[in-house]
Amino acid sequence: MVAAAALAEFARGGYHGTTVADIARQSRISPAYVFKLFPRKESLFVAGLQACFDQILDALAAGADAAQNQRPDAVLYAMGGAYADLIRDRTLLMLQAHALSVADIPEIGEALRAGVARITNFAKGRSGADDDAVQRFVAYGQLCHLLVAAHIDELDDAWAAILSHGIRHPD
Amino acid sequence: MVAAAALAEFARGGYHGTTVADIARQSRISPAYVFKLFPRKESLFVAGLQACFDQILDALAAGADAAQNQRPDAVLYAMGGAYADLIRDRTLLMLQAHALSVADIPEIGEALRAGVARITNFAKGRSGADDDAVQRFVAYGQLCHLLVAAHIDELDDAWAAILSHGIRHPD
DNA sequence: TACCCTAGTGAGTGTACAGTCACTCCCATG
DNA sequence: CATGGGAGTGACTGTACACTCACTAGGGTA
Repeated sequence: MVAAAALAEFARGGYHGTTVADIARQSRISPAYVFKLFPRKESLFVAGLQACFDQILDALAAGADAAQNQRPDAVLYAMGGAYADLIRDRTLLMLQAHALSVADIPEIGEALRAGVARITNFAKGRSGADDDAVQRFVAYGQLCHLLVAAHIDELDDAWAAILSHGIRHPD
Repeated sequence: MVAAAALAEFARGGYHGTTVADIARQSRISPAYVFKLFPRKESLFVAGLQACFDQILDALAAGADAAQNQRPDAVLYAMGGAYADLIRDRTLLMLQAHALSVADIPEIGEALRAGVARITNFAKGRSGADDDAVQRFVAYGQLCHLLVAAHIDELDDAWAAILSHGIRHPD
């Protein structure tokens, strides 16, 4: 599926650093046919980003299921753990980082906001936590992006330990 | 100064979306001369990023000065306010977002980690706050990046209000 | 057979960009 | 005057990329 290839390739190279030909190659079709399926490069990126948020939502739901009937904070905590596991391989996380950096392309900004909205609404609705807890949930998710994208979680320095505390990293 | 131009231009277009010619134009010198001053495009980006962190550190210091002799959390809070004011114009913030997305380019990842280290160490040392408070400080800073870069802080929806609560946005 | 439709491609076009190089201009010093 | 060197550039090269277009192969249906 082309959207999956777009997800993987854009996650590696970013929007400007990935060519349509890269995605065509991974999808085993010609660049020309990619443009038959998606009118512009942006549409391709958006398709990848939507697939990314689909996977995230699935993981959050699975995490919440595992903490059924617990108190709101516990459900949120379980979701956080599921998310931390999910982004172990950096793909979904890097795509979000790239999306943020090209959020000024209208179509992409729109898709990014829609994804964040889905996550926020789901976290709030499914856990029943109060607004502050949901905000903190998202804030620490963003911290996680910084740590993993910049490989800070692999460092041993004191400052890195402060930032990474309580956040697992792939071993 | 070329580093200032690099900061401004890379903040607008990102690493791959900005040409050396753009920066040359804004610096009022020829592209050829840019390459006399900086051997590679990456070096230019790094110079801009360092200038960015210099400005941030200055702002944090000014914020901390304004809260002299107060308790650690108050100092940290004042720094947060100073930071929120500083990134009103999106430039410094967007450059960080772009840097994160190309952190896999070794020279850039290095510079980004160095900048985050400076901020973390300064926040910790100057406020005297405990590790958890410093981690939270950085996490909410990252949330701030998401909100501003994706224009979420300008939205009126309920989910956007949850995420933006307590974070001022330019009016 | 004649027709059409879906899935797909090869070969290109025009443009834009990182990086190079030989060169000029001008000023300071002996 | 000569000469050396810092500041700066015009013109170029090779490559890479988004996007287009005319085309084919093959299967289903009348």
